[in-house]
Amino acid sequence: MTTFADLGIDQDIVDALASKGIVDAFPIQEQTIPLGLPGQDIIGQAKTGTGKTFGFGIPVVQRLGLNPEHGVKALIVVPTRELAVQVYEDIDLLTSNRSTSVVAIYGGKAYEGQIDQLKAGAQIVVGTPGRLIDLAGQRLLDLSNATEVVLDEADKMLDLGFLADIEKIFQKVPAVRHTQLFSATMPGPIVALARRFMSNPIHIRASDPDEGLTQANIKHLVYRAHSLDKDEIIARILQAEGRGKTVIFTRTKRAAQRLVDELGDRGFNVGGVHGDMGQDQRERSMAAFKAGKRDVLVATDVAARGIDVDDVTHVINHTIPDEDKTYLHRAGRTGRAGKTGIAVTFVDWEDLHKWALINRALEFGQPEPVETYSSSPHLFEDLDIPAGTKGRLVSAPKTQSVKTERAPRPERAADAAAEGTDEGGTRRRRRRRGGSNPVGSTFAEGATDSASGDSQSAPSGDRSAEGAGTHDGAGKEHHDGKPAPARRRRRRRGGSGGAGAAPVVGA
DNA sequence: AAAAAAG
Repeated sequence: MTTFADLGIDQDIVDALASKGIVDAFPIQEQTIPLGLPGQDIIGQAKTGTGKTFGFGIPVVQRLGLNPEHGVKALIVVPTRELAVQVYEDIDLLTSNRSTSVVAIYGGKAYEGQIDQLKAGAQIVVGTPGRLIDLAGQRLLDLSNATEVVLDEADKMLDLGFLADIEKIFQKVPAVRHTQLFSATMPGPIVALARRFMSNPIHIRASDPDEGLTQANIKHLVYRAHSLDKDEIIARILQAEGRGKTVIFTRTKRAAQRLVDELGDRGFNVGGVHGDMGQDQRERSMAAFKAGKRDVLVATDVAARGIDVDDVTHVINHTIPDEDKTYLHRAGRTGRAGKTGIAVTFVDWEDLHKWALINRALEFGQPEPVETYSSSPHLFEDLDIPAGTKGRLVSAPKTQSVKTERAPRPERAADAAAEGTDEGGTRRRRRRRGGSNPVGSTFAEGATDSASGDSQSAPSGDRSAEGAGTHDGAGKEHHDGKPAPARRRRRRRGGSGGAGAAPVVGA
């Protein structure tokens, strides 16, 4: 396997990566880095969780040189604030052995710190469009020397919601520059549009086009569900054997908050991320999830793209997304860096056409979602939900049993104490009954850590551990603090049942 | 139509 050292990368960067155990290069990195280093414009496309960030980040850092002059030389634009934080951390790692400094510029935060870092001469800016334009308009951010430009999640950045901002930003950077666009999804029309901002770009696809876009190591399970049942079913899934971290996606901010409260009431170690939360809360919640202090994250599509968390074993689509691209990005929060994952999707009756669309676009070839549990014990087989509770609509797991199973209690108690709030269910319960949801105030995250603490989970890391395509399935311990399941039953029984009953697609 | 992104 190709290592980073083989790719013409400066030794200090190779060392920085090695310090996190990152040695082997993924295919997208192998293909784009040698082109990016000499300044070739690139449209880089590779599946979720296969290392795109370093694919563009390493050339950016290296091309600035060991001791770049003060002032912004590189701009990386991303669609969400949390992704800005994450990419900032990745780039910061790459620069750890050189004088280059990086700053994250995004909304919801005080201006002061960001402006200070710009004034101190930061050379690489990672940011979201709104705040970037804001600061540029105030002459606090000078992009006129930013000869390195990257759009991460490029198809999203060129979407209608962002395109006007992106055009503004491109007007502020030099006409002669090195431009890189990366995403797992790059529809033809977007590629055509993208060329307007690039010169003679080469389109790199890191995988066989015939292979489709979905990750082979993600198993897709699709069920028709009645909305009233979903809380129960999700509660059951959260008790599946071998479950590590789990991300649950909802369609709306309100639905996300409701589910955070509901699952919290049921005793799960859950946090949320959505746009109605305060930015500090969002970041604490993400950090707690990344660090393993929480093992369930309920999110809107703000977390659908790019977010890289180790050991996410399950993604649950509480509501099926409208677009195939969104489905693919959501599911891609699991099965990263060669690991396996499960994506469970609930399809409401009126949303069956959406599943048909996604099914077709992603070439799943799945006939029809199976009805959940009234008729389908398959749900429980496929998800390894412990025997004895199978097929029965059980009430919520009691707080006690879940707590002993999951995160060590002392830690939680300590967190709550440190925060000086009553983290317990009382506030949530009251609020839920009351119907109104003053969101943002319901979480009590670990008080100690901030977003950029040591919660950094070796971005795209782990790759050294396993060869491409190997499945770590039953052999691996996914949990922090959770006792290894004594009984590990067959993962998969007799394939997938009978005609049409198989909710399985993919690997 | 929702979510995201400036405040």
